[in-house]
Amino acid sequence: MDNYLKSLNESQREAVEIVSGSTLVLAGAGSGKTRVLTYKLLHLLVKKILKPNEILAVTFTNKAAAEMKSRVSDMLNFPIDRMWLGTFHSLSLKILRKNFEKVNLKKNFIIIDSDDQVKLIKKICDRENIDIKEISPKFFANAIDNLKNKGVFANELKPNKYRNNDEELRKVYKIYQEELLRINCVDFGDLILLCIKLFRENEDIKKHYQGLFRYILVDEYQDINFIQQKWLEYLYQGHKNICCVGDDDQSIYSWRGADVTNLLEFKKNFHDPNIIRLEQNYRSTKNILECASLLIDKNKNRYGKKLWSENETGEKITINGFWETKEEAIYTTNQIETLVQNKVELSEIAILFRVAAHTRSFEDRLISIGLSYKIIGGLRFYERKEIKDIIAYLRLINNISDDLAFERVINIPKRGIGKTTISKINQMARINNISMFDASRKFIEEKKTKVNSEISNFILNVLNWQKVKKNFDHIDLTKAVLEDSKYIEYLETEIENSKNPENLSRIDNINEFIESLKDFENLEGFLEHVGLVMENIANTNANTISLMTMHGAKGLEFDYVFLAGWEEGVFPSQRSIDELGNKGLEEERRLAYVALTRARKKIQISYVNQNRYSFASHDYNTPSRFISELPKELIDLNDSNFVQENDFLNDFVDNENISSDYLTPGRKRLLENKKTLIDWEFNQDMSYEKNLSQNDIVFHKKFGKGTILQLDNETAEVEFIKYGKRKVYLKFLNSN
DNA sequence: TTTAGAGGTCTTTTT
DNA sequence: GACCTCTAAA
Repeated sequence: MDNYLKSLNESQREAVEIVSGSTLVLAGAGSGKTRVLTYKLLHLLVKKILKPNEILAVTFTNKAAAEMKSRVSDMLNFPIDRMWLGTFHSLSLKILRKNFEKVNLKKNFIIIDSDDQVKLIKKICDRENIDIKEISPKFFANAIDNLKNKGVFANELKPNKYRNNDEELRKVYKIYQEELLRINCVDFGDLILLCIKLFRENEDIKKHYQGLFRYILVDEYQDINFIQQKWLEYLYQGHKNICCVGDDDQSIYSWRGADVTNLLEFKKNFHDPNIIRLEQNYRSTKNILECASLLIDKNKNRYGKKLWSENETGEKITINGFWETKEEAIYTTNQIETLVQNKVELSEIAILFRVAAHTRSFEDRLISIGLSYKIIGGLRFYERKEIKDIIAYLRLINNISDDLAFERVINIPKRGIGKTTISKINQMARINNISMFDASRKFIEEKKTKVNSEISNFILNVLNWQKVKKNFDHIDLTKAVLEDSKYIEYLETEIENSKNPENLSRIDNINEFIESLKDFENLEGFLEHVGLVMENIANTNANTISLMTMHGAKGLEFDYVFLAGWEEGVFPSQRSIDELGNKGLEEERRLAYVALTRARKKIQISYVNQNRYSFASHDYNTPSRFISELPKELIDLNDSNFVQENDFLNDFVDNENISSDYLTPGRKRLLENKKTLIDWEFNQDMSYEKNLSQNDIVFHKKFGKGTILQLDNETAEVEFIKYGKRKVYLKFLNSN
């Protein structure tokens, strides 16, 4: 057990063994940061320096917290449930749950997500006659979030004539907070802000927590914002022991209020710190490290450090330029297949994107060749419409004054209760200062109509479910809700009426949802989890390729990393540069640094410069400037013309014989259905000379899905695939 | 009064 | 492509 210290290098060990005072560990990418953190926790516990509940350990994501917890308890061989380990938000929630009445909340308050935030703000705008076309609800939501990150309470917001829409903002912020209290909800920002309020106004509570936490450990310190820093400072004042770990070069969340100056000015905030640098990289090849270091060196605003490695030199970074989005996906996934043939584990392969939406073409492709993948981030499970619907039912049952939940489900499935009725109920609630649920009970007393009897039914159902909740567990309750509300039947007809294949998984999602309920003791526990955990619940450790944003990849590592979409405007993001100028560009560059340093063995970068398909339009971009910032001698660059001339799209189709035993079932299917490309020299009048079958590919002038093509005696719906110099490919979707 | 369908607008990154 | 709002039909 004591061997753990021996497996550390000198500076790592130093970081682990300092157990009092304040410490800042500047940990370069791949320098064993996680190791230091877990060993430090282990050290504190094994040496019996502290009891688990005397340690406060803050991580950036729930996932990181869970991982750290399981690592430490595995090494210790017993669970460490009593340690305060979690994100700022989850730890704050834990504190608020104990002291809810001090901040005017009721016991079962709930956290709303950004969706509900916007909905609530929209309602406020409607009522206050603020034109949402002029000032979007999102603007207010963002502004309020930013204010909360800066620690500004609604009643403290001073007029500022230089701020956009200042008057409206002050009004909306104030009403928004009142509304949240009324429906017994908090938003993400409130979690931390209300803790600050709690500490500020209650000396005894502050003293209690200050006394409790003898040691504070903070991960990803470079991404901490103002209010989180204040939160830490409050708790630090007790025993004045803190250890923060971070890397200024990996600060990529400034848009969320993260402020590197916290890290740069560590000395100001925490007394007499030790500063330890971890500069030996254990992760990447020398080449990768060199590329990443040279790139980040272009940034002016940084501590600066020299990462070094004893690893092998490794391969060059390969960079491929493409004509078109689909090519990028096809080429990349072909590369992955080759890796798989060479027995690389799928879990060692990742494709990273700047924009979550760009995963789509890769997904399509991975599905068709049958390689399993997972999307980390993206559309989160709990954000799916059907899941949110059910959760809204459960929320309403749990907290009858949750108007947002009420409004969401009152007419889903459709009960003929429309906008007008709802706004009447809303008005009634406001006049009488009651919840919309209670208002609707009052509302139906007035007269008997068809709509009213539907409302009455709904009310009876909810009341009945509340009884069910008392006598049965949350799983039975959910099943009862699904059945009584006829939600499943509603879903089925919805699915039937829609052509979107994604809908097919909706019923599965519901089943998965019910399955996931089993992880929780009761409804309250579940709802708390939903509010806090924004990550995908499925996708555990299965051996699959990982697709995610570069932000999402922070803290992870893979042998093989593919970086897609390195185009000006996409990456670095145009918007980021427009909004924040050079500061924005530097943050994008840090993001590139994070992305590059995820890889252990090999990096392949790709860009699409002629035809990036996004938002249903085709964009023309130049390759990312970051590509030109990489050292020429360490990269292999094939620009889009090269790839174009070598037309691997044809190559791929013709080139089936090479496939080995590693042919996946999906790829087999693909080969069976393969389309024949026709080398089509089209005429001026766009006529064609061949009899076409569904497997043929033909030409038509108008591109895009849904194009109807008249062929001899038949019509066909076709999809644009590729427009080359001489050839145009279309795929048959259906014909009759 | 509700609903379906048309037409317009918006898209970075996440606790 | 998804979501929202508006409009016309039921």
